[in-house]
Amino acid sequence: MTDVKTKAEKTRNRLLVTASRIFAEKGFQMATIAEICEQAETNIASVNYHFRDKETLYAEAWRFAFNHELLRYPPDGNVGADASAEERLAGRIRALILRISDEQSYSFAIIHKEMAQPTRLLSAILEAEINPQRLKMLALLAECLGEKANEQQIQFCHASIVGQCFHLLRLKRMQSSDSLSTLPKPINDQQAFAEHVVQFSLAGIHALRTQTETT
Amino acid sequence: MTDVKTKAEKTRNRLLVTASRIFAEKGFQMATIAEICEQAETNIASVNYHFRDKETLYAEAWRFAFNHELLRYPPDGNVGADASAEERLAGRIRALILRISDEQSYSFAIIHKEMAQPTRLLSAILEAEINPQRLKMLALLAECLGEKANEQQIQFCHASIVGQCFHLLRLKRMQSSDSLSTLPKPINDQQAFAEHVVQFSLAGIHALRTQTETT
Amino acid sequence: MTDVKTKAEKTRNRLLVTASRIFAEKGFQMATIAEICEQAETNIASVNYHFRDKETLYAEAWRFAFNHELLRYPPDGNVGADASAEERLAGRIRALILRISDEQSYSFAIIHKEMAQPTRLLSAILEAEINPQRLKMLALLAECLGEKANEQQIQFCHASIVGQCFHLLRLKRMQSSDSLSTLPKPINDQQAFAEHVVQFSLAGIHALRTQTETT
Amino acid sequence: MTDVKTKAEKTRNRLLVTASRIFAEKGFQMATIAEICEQAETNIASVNYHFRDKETLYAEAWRFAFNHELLRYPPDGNVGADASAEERLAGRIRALILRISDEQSYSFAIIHKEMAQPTRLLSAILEAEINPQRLKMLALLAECLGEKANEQQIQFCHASIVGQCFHLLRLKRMQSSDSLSTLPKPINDQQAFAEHVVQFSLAGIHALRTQTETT
DNA sequence: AATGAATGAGCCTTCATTCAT
DNA sequence: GATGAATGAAGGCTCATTCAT
Repeated sequence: MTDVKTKAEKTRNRLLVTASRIFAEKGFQMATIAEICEQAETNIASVNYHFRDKETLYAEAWRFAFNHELLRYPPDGNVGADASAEERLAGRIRALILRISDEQSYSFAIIHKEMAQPTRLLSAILEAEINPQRLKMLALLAECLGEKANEQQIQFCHASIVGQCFHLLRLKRMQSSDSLSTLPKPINDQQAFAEHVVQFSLAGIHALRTQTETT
Repeated sequence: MTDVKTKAEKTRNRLLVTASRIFAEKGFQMATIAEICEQAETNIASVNYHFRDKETLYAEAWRFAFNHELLRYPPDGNVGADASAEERLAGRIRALILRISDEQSYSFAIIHKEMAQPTRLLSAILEAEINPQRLKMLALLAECLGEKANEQQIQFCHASIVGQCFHLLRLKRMQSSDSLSTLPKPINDQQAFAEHVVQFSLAGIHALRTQTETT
Repeated sequence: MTDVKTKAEKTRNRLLVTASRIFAEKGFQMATIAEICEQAETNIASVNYHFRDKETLYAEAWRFAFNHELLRYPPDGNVGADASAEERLAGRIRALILRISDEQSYSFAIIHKEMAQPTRLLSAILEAEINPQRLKMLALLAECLGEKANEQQIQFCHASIVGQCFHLLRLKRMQSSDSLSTLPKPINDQQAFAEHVVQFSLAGIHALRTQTETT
Repeated sequence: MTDVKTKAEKTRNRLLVTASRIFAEKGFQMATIAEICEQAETNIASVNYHFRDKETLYAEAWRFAFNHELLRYPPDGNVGADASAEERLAGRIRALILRISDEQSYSFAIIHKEMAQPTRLLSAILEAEINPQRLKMLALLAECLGEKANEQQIQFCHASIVGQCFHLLRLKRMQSSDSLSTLPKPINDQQAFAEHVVQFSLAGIHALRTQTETT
């Protein structure tokens, strides 16, 4: 019953799957409707028929990919609310890194491109979907940093953590292009990197908390 | 007297200045030579005459911007070789962040775009110019982490530091677009952020060193 | 009923017909796709849609013209295999001249231009289509020249015959341009010229055969 | 004294030499002023300075090459006026073929291209320079064919002879391009081909004369 | 409903020619 | 006189979108 789909719905779905992959690989500008339709095995007019235009397909494809990935990688890293703030923070960091490092996690590859070159097509969607997670992490950081921490410190720590996680996308991309001998070695062990970021960040947070409280 | 430039050099220079700015704003694909020439107050065919094609202009404009910025922000942050490893590392971090946060530092904006969407036009140049700095920072990190640190730890720490610095570009860009109320507050105090990254990172490094040496 | 063609095929056909004519008149370089599309009563992008690019259109247009002409002028001149070698050779010469002198025989006009200025676009096609006819004429010449004829004599005779035939293209073109009074008079009677070439060439072949056999 | 040339005259001469070669190789359209000036080791404005425009350079370069070649290959083939008509005709054929087959005989390569694709730039010049030679050959043919020959026969024989000679240009060009195995073998022995054309043509002429006189 | 065909705007590039020393 | 720089027109190609079944 759940799989009863009309031919049109199947086509629409193939377009979403293909589009999210190609947009992640090439970005909004470089991806062409022709290529997407070809790989989705439908005709070139399908995009306009099912999604009105390229921009709408872009937005829908991102949301499609994002929601699918959300099921595989719960943002809290399956750490219960009863765990300590640091453990819950670590859970979120691990979940974020694993999701980003997933080869088929197209939504973050698209976010990465958007942040380098916003198209104003995803800004609203991005905020609506991403901001809640950001607020949760800020709350955790506030807890970890202690009551004396000010707003700027929290923001800065958030930037430090997210910055480390997103850097993985850059490395992933650089090692996929013709990696010359002197390029940074690929990070193959995603788990190890996740633990590193957790340890590195918690140490930073501790240092800030100590400094703040003793001042 | 020092500014004695031929007419051709002036035109060529105007093109380089304008191109680096527009490429930084829009990326290689979206930037049109028509727009660049218009803002450089010359005609479209100038690009072909002075640089042969758009790609060559792109490469030259990046190098032009990069070298200019190198003068304003020495990579070592003006910290002498006699300073401690941590001080020299801190100097490099500060220099990197200040350079990145400079509104007119176009080379890093272009790098940011390249990393999100490589065009294969800068790969060789990027490596040639960026890799030396990377190697120096790796050496400093090896020193800070102690003899017992392994290669992976050094690479991970480097990723953590560079990731934090580059995140500034994302924030800079996001706040320049129509910032909705709930978006992360802009980081106005670049100096403060630089100090944060220094402190945060040194704490992470210390924690890793302690852990490594006591294991 | 036999002419049931889709709308697309009609457009494609109009492009082929128009292109072969214009390429014959102006050559590959001078012909513009704008002009071709205008005369074919379609828009410029049609060439890209139906043929990908100008070069492919060129190749396809030549083949289109060549095959059409092949139906009108069978290479053997409708001389049966039971006729004597000289009669079959004469048949081929007549067929070649009539085909060349046909005002709407665009394929040979294009060949003529290609031979004066090869574009490397038709080299493969030309050889594939033209060479078989050449081999057949060489075989006939070998027969006419007798067993004692050597390879060089056969090649030379072939050059003599083909050279005469192709000269018609030059004359045709020269008389179509503003023919000044002193220019060679146009050859209006194609039939007569065909008979002349037959007679002239057979006499040459006989002379060579006699000389060879009496030496 | 004769070699006293100003710098300007030398440049002008280099342009003529280079232009005739490049025009012969690439034709009027494909040859670019930039390439000619580069190989002539002068600046790109030279052509307009010395020759007003590309077309004038074309005409002058052809005349320059033609006159130079005229000295090396006298049209009568150094056969005196006291020789028989057939000997004088043979002399002209031999001279024509040797001149055409000279690798550095650019004027005929240009004529070849012009005949395939007239540019209306050389028509006047061509006629003025070529027509006299044509008239002389027609006179010789009239003599060889006898008094009973009509105008058409003379014209046809002229076409047969010239057609054979010019075919050499086609063969020369085809063997210079990537000659595939099945292409006609290059004619290396120019002398032998000249003798062939002489013999072949005289046989044709004799046959026509005999036929005419016995009819 | 769904698709192959058609379309027009925009871009990069080339190149002969002209300008201004 | 002679040259490097500049210019404008034109061509081929790409691509999202729309048309017409």
